[in-house]
Amino acid sequence: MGFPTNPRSIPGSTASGCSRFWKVLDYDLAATLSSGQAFRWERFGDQWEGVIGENVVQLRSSLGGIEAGAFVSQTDWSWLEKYLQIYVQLDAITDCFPSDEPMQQALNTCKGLRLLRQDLWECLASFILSSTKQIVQIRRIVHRLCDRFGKPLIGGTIPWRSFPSVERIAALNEVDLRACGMGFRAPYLLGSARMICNSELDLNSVLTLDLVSAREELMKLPGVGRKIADCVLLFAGGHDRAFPVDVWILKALQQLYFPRRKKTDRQLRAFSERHFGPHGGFAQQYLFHYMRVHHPTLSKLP
DNA sequence: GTCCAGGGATTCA
DNA sequence: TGAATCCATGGA
Repeated sequence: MGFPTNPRSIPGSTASGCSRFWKVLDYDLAATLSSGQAFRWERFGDQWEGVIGENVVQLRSSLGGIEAGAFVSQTDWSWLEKYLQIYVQLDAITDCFPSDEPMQQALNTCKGLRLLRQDLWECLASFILSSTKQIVQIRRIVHRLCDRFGKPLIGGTIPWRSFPSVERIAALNEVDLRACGMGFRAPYLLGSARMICNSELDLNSVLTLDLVSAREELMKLPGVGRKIADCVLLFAGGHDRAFPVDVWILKALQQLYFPRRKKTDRQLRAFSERHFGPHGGFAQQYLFHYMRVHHPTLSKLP
């Protein structure tokens, strides 16, 4: 298999620890890693490099599957299998999508798009930083945050650092955080980190709650409203029904489903809850990615 | 220089 | 309940 020694790998950057191959037929790595659900993946040629926990990971799509390389020897790859959700039967999920024209169009043009299962704190913190920011800007802020306050990691094409722990962030001050360029989001991130560290909210127990209770709990954190809570529950909590409604999705729903009749945001939210079914979050990600990639200008219309 | 970005909190009617 | 406004920052 030879991912670590493959000549197509970037010279001097190949994972020297170990590698692994999974046979997966319908997994679009590029779409999944670049679709705005995670913010730290970098593309180098035909491979992707990023950090999961404290492991620097290289990923590549190869014939009929995914190759992974790590710089630290691994005996158990379950952490990566979980992150990538490799064993999820994608067709069983997309078969549940509504059969309407816009949904099928999004499905057909984004085949293999998956949902990741991210670390809860990293996902929460990243999306607190996401409000009224373009994805490229969110990536930059997260990068600076890790660069300044994360722990240095072994391996990689660039000097990777871990995502700073909730304790590390809670121990900082607003000036430290604003220096990362996050502006008015700094007190939100700091306040949320401190609430969690002070046990005013048990982040891990949120994962044991049903969707409505978990959402309600997360929204107690400063800077976390319905949209960010739903992103966290979808991308880190495994709540497939969570349907984050942002400006892109509002425009997508209005233009794709109700092109002739103006709907209020409230009406569109209600529609999203009843129309997309038990895996609505998956459907949402398909619509989001479809709009971003295939209709980047359409989304800017009033 | 202007507009806008994977929003949330606050205010006011 | 809902509309308006403010919040920093930087890319397009």
